[in-house]
Amino acid sequence: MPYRRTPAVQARLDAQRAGVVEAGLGLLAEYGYAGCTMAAVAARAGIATGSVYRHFPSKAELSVELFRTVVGREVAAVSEAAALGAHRGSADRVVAVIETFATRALKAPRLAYALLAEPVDPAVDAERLVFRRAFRDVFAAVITTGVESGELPPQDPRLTASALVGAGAEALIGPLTGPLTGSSAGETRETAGETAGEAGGESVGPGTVPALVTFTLRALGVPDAHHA
Amino acid sequence: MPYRRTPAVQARLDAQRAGVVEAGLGLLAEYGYAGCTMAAVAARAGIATGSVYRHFPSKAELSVELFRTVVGREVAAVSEAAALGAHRGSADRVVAVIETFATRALKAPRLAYALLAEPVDPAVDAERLVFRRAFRDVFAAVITTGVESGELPPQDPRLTASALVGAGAEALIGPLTGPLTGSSAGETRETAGETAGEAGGESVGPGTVPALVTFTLRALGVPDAHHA
DNA sequence: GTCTATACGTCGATAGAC
DNA sequence: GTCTATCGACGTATAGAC
Repeated sequence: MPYRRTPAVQARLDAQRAGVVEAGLGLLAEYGYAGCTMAAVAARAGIATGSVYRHFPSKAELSVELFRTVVGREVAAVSEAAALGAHRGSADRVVAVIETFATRALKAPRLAYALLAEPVDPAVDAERLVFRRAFRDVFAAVITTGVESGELPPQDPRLTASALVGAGAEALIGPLTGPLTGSSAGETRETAGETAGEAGGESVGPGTVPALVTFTLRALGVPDAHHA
Repeated sequence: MPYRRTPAVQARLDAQRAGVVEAGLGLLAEYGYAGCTMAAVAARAGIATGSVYRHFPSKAELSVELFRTVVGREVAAVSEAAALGAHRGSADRVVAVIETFATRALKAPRLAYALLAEPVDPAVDAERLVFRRAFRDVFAAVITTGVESGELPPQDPRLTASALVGAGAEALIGPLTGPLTGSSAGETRETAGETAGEAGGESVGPGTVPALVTFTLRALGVPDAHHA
């Protein structure tokens, strides 16, 4: 019997892995992928640099895991927003999705930029494509019902959905790139502290969300009179 | 005086560099960035692999150069489309831009996918951000005049422009990812030959362009009656 | 062009679990 | 006693400063 991993050890390992992910998520939210160095993640998790590689074979894999974790939440939030307004009209539900997406992004600008546009490893790029399809499907489902019910004018729901995903993402990148909380170049990570909490999230990009909603409604083919 | 590069040598070097770029562009159009290995580029250019590094310090730099070259042409084409219809309405000019962009992309699907979405080096990602701003500015200029003249309803031209860039790009990725001419995994580059020329470009994504135009017009706030 | 700084990934050694 | 998890420094590559 060469060796058996005892449950206690396994639990400790799982906890350590969770700690690594947690540390990575924190750094990602504050400094983006630029701040997610293996050394920094390890330090924040309270372990040695080399120990991170016990859980992730490369930085790219860790980056992808962080991406999936956060964006998975966003897809869930957006799906929920689409489902909540099921009794309302399709246009309202699409608006709810866009508003949810944009509001959450603007509330955590550095994180949103990291997920949407920050230049990173190609592996993360590939994951972006996957999750954009997920967002598209959420839109497409709502738009399809809207077209079938006659509330929305005839259109290809998949194409409109794709276009709205791209529109929302691209429209946000502008406002997001302005006030990046952390990083972008060498940043004093020590002195930065935790001052950039969840405080004034409303100050970023004022008017962006309403403008995006107007764009969305028009793109769907809802007459301007219906939304004032 | 250790060494002086004679004009003849310089000319030969310039030609060789141009040959490298030309080879890279060809591979990019046929197999995307996946096919743009340094070895393949060198082989097509008729030089040794190591000689490529005489002109480009890294694969990333070569990738960026190729990107700038091709997308620069696209920006020019789109700008020209925007300028040509100066006597017409702003909506028509925006449509001309979108049609130009989409038609050209669908005519060279593998190339367009490589430029728009293929996971590549972060340096190319950074360049994508730069050029998306360029496309945005083309849209924004036309939209601004349309809003000022009253042809288009009130809106933030920059935001609408960004959204249209994202919408166009994302809407094309779907149709583009279907019929990828080359690569995606190991591809027989030798036997492929030059069969994938400029032949039947119309077969890809039928109906995509009109649908995108409709989306664009609606998003701009042009009533459906005006475009039938 | 050189030189410094930073960051990824690895390795031998140590400590501890089985 | 054997095997494994952890540490932290090192090798190497690269980017930026001067």
